Amino acid sequence: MKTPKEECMDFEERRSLVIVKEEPDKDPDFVTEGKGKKRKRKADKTDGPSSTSEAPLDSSPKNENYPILYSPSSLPSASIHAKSDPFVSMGLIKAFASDAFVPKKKKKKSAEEGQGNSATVKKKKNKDKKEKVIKEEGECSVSTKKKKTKEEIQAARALKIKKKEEEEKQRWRWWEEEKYEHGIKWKFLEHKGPYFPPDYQPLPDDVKFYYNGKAVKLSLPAEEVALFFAQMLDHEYTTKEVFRNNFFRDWRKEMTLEERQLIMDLNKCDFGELHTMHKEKVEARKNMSKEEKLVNKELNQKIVEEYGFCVLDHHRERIGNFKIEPPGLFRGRGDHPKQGMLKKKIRPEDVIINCSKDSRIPEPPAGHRWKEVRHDNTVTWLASWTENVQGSCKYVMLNANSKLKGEKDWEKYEVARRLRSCVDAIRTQYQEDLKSKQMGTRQRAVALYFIDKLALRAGNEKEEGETADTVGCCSLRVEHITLHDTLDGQKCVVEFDFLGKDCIRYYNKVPVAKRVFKNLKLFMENKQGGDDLFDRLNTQVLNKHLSSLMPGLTAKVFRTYNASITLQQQLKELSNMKDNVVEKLLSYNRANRAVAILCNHQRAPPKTFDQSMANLQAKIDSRKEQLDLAKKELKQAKKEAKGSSDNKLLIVVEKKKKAVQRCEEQLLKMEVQATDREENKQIALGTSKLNYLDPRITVAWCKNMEVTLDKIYNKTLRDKFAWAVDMTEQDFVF
DNA sequence: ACTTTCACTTAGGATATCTACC
DNA sequence: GGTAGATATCCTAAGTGAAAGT
Repeated sequence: MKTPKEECMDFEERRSLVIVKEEPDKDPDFVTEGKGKKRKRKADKTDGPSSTSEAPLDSSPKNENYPILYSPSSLPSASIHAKSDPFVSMGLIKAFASDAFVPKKKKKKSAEEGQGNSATVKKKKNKDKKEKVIKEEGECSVSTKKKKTKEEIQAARALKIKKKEEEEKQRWRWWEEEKYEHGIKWKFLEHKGPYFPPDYQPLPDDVKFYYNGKAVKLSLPAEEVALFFAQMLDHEYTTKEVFRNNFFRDWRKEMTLEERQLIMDLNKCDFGELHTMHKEKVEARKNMSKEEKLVNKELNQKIVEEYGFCVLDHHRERIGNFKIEPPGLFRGRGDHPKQGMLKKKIRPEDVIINCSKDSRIPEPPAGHRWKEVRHDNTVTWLASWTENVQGSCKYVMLNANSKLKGEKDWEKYEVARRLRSCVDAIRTQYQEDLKSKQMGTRQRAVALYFIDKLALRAGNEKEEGETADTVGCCSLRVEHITLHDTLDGQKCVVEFDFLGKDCIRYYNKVPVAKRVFKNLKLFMENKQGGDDLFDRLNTQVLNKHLSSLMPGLTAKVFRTYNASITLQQQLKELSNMKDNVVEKLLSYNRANRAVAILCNHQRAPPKTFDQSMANLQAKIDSRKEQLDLAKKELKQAKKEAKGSSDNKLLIVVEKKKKAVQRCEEQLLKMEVQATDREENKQIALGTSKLNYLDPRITVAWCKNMEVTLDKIYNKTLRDKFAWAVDMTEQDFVF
């Protein structure tokens, strides 16, 4: 196998060896008008550079690696939304994500095995599983419960195993079945329709709203909306001008004529009593007795039981979001122009039901009817409605552990794996395209370079004024990047600073290939900050090109591919069979973290972070003292036992030895935990685990490292990835 | 060719629940 | 048994990308 460095050289060589072919002088891109006009505020488009020849560009730096990773020690440490607080600069570490692994061709059991013998295979598998379960149980019960009697432990264990078995039996092993013809999602679908939230309960008489100091009894609709606002008073939202204005405008629409004439100024409104009432309610909920909580839980269970499942092709499947979204105030992220607007109550008359013709059609709530009942088996949703704030459609769909979602997920990773086999050629091509005479092609090449190297999102156009101002790759504007010929000793550095999805800030300084750098300069010539960086490119153009390179290839596949290949590569690099479980898990988390950073998955640092970190440190310190003490005691005991053959003394020595060992283990565990937590302060690992990392990599790693899967995947994740858990062998390679 | 619509994935924060510890 | 902190689940907003409409 090649070393990473050799890999890198290969890539460089491949690129420099490519013969530069001059394109014919025709350039259709220069003739046609630029891209669509959704973004209106853009200044007049400057024409791209003329097709006069460019000085040849030097070859790029030798350490051109894909994708870029950060070392754990140089994590960003500033607030994630705020623009004012720049991140500390991030150090780069080398990573080689291209061809470090050679895939072994492995046939899918499911497809090849006939129905007949798959039964025997299944049996064997179940037996294997049973043994594994017993092993796991044995391991964890030793460390946790000690007080219970042996019988109790046994009984609990047996029950758990039985439950697992039961579940396993119930599981629909859809991945062993034949797929439907293209476009058909199901043949039979039956459900009870969505669950509607309870109606609004009017305020008690002693809770009053005041306007200008005077108590005002509001009409029911106005009161309900007032309460939405009152409930949020502790939230920052309610101080924002846009939020307040939007709320007030929509609230007034719900008022009666008299109310509207009276209530003219939000600042004169006093929601204090409503707010207090709400807080008391929350408090009361928290302080409910165990019994009350149990009753509540059972009530919820009942709702889930009734509305939370559907029948899809003979199998009972969990629905993901069977509850209609309750009315409230719209909470957009970041500077959303529509924040605070009233999200209206959804009535059955707004809801479209989708199910089988020959199923029991869901009953609308008494006195109501559905907007429509249709029977479309080319889609996966069970119900839908149009939401009033953005005018977009909302869907009721299945849970992630369902066949419909699972199959799609599996497919997603298979597409990403296919990219693996042609990514080299694609990279070679876009490196070549950087020199193209056509402006559009060059822009496409640079965008692709960013998408591949930095895992940027595609960046569809958005309608201006409808959403917060966020961008992705294709929608980057000149103001979002700064070019540095040299920065901190590095050449051709691009400084990115923009708000991406969910208004999460992307801030990064990246050395790029010289050709890329030169092109960027060119793209920015004669443009204002607000102009599109890629004025001849959009996601449709880009994806059309990508799909011509490989069927199914789109911009987002690169994110999946680079995330998964990075995990695999980092796991290989970081984990060590000789480590103990705790250390292995730290390695996994670090690999996971490298991906999260690559994909810019951030989170707000937990509010209690500093405190809990200090607490942990205190615990570590006290444990250290304990260890010292234990060591001293051991020494003493040894001294006493020396020369003596008194059994008692020897036993004491053994005991003390054990104590020291235990102390050391606990200390290590805590120290590892502290490291892990510190590195994770504002990184969210969950998103990549859930959406970007091929679960088979993790399953195989667990098998190789002899780590039980539940250390990494919780129950939900194990269910979601049941297909991968079932089919993945130790030697799986992404 | 451009715009709009539709269906579906991806995302972070809020809330509920669990667990380890006193 | 009460509590803080960790973890899981819920919630729904905000993306992607293909197809349909014009």
